[in-house]
Amino acid sequence: MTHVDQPNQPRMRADARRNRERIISAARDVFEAAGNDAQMDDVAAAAGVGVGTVYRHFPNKDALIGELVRQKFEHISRFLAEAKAEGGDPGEALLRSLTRSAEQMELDMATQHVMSQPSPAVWAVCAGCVQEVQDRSGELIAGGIASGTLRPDMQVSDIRLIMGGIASTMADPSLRPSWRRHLELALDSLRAR
Amino acid sequence: MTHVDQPNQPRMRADARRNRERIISAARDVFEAAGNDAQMDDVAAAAGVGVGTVYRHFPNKDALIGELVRQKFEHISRFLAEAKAEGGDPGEALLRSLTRSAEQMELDMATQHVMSQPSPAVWAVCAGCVQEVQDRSGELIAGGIASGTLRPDMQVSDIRLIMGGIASTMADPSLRPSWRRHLELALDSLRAR
DNA sequence: TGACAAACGGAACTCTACCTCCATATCGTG
DNA sequence: CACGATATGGAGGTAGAGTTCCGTTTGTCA
Repeated sequence: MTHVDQPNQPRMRADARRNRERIISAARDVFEAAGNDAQMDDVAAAAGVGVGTVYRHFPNKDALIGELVRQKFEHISRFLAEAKAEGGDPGEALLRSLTRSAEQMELDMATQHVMSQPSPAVWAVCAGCVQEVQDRSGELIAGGIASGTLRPDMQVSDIRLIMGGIASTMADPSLRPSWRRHLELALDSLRAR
Repeated sequence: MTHVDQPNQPRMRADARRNRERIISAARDVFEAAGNDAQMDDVAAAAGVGVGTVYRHFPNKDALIGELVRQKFEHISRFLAEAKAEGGDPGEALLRSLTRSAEQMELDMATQHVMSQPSPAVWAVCAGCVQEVQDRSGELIAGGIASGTLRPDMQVSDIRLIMGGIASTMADPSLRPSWRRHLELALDSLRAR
């Protein structure tokens, strides 16, 4: 019943694949502008397809939102991997990747809006990616504590608190311009004293 | 047209005043349980009144939410005043009042849910209280910087960032138990190094 | 190119939640 | 106590948003 283009699964028709991408891209635009209560009809219109087509690719609104969130976690996971590959102190690498994740958030506000009130159905779509992010950051944290860059009591779960906070700042139009300041404060709180 | 019990305004009937309090109290319960999409009918039921009565006291949903938010800012403002009155270092007083505000948030999660997606109409109800909070905290910040307790570049606007972050942690059921940890991190980021 | 399956479009259905309306009940005062 | 003003209750109007359905179009493969 899933419409995702998986290996060892009948390949989607060319137009279907094209439309799927258009819908995801349109969803980003529309959710960015209207937040969580953007409408499926608007997504369809922005993608230049009918509503029926949107529902052919995503069984319901949560599934569409879930796909956006999933791609976001893929990004974060990649930033962690890149920062680590660049070498240097693991703690600094972690803080660098958090900065990049925040910069990515700014470009993809759609997902932030959507994540500020996530439904269980949304999380279900991307449990795997979340786990990967946690594993990768755990490794960097351990290294950063050992080298004295990060506060000795730092935990993996701190990241979610911090980044959730940044997200909430970005989600509020009046606070959004201050997000770098918020990040500065947050990163300072993770550094060893 | 307002139904608030103001001085120099015809006094509300006794039953009306009683119901108004019941409605506000019920709204807190219902919004706490169901978040932003709690329904007016549920509020009415919880208050033991008809929907019509709710609408007699608050012209629409935003007005009801606005009243909750307004009362929340009154609390915060009082915490600031109390912390200051207790004396000691102004910076410590500020951090103490932030802790109390967070503790108050936990008791009144309704407002947090509601503030995570505030509509302009809601903010309009309580512009005055916000200003008062800003003035009072500005004073404590200046003192705390002077005494070397707070980071030298701290600004009034930092508080909104920090507390918004804590609120977003509390609003997410899976993160909520960690709110004290988040507060600890946040307060550390405000202290001078 | 012809035929079949896959994909599409969008009108219409349905469900939900805010809000209105007005007949009835209650309060407060002379 | 009686009477006018105020307040109440809750059924139903209304509007908006998610989803379905099916006749039509388009891609793919032999």
